[in-house]
Amino acid sequence: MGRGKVELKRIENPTNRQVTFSKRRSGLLKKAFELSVLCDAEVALLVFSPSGKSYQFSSHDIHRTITRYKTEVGITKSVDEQGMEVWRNEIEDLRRRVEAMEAREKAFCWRKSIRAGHERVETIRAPIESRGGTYSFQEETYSY
Amino acid sequence: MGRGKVELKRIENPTNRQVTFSKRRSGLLKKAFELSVLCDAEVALLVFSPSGKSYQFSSHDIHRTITRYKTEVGITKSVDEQGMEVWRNEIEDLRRRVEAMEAREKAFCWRKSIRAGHERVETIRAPIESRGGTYSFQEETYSY
DNA sequence: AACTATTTATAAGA
DNA sequence: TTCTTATAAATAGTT
Repeated sequence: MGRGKVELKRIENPTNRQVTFSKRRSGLLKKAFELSVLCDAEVALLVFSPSGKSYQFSSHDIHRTITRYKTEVGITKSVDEQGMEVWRNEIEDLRRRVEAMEAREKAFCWRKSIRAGHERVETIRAPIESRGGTYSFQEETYSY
Repeated sequence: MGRGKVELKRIENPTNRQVTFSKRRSGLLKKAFELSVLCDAEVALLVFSPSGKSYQFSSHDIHRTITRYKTEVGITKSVDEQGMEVWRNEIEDLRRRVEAMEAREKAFCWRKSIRAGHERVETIRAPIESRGGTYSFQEETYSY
């Protein structure tokens, strides 16, 4: 559209390239906007110039649109998703540790706080189905 | 561009809207492509139709472009990022609690497996700086 | 940054 | 839906 037909290849002249970038960028943003309005579509557009400046349009919250894209389209894992996986693993690890501790506690806990080594150990709960017993430690005896 | 000028508002006729969406979507994708080639720009375009179908163009790896956008532009935190932060805090909290519990256990554990209630509890490790003691339960005595 | 000749996109119709 | 075509819109090269 213009006085000459353009070949689809990088414009070598830096001035022309810059001018064309400016014109076409605004045209593209305008058309993205029009599409979203006329057709009730969700559109997100990100543009970076070769010099690094960024321009964007989004009809909705851009992060939401990106998330939607990642959810519905993203097969390849993004950096974000990889990060999520690291977290997921961390959660699973914590879960395992907690479960192991709970199992230990369930099997053996007592009513009174005791001093063990240099640390105060708090009572968690009475043993389940306890049939009673005694426990002595550092001159003190505990029953359960 | 066509036989009539169009108003910039949602096309109410569903058929017309669908047809226009189809035409303008492909036009937009084409122009995004042309911009990237002619001007050596990095472009990412996400489009969702009202019916939920998604279309996209990206001149580079789309996740990279999104990440670049988030890094260079994203100042405001999205709902996602806020949610992530809540998670991170929760994980850190859990980690602290687990570590505290493990520290308590470390101060008091014993050498031999015991049977408590109906469950076998495994020995974890010998207590550090144990000064010794005895523990009796169900006719058995354990030392630590 | 404007202008304008042309190309391109597309609205409405077939 | 796809093709056609008149017209609107975008824009390449110019000033």
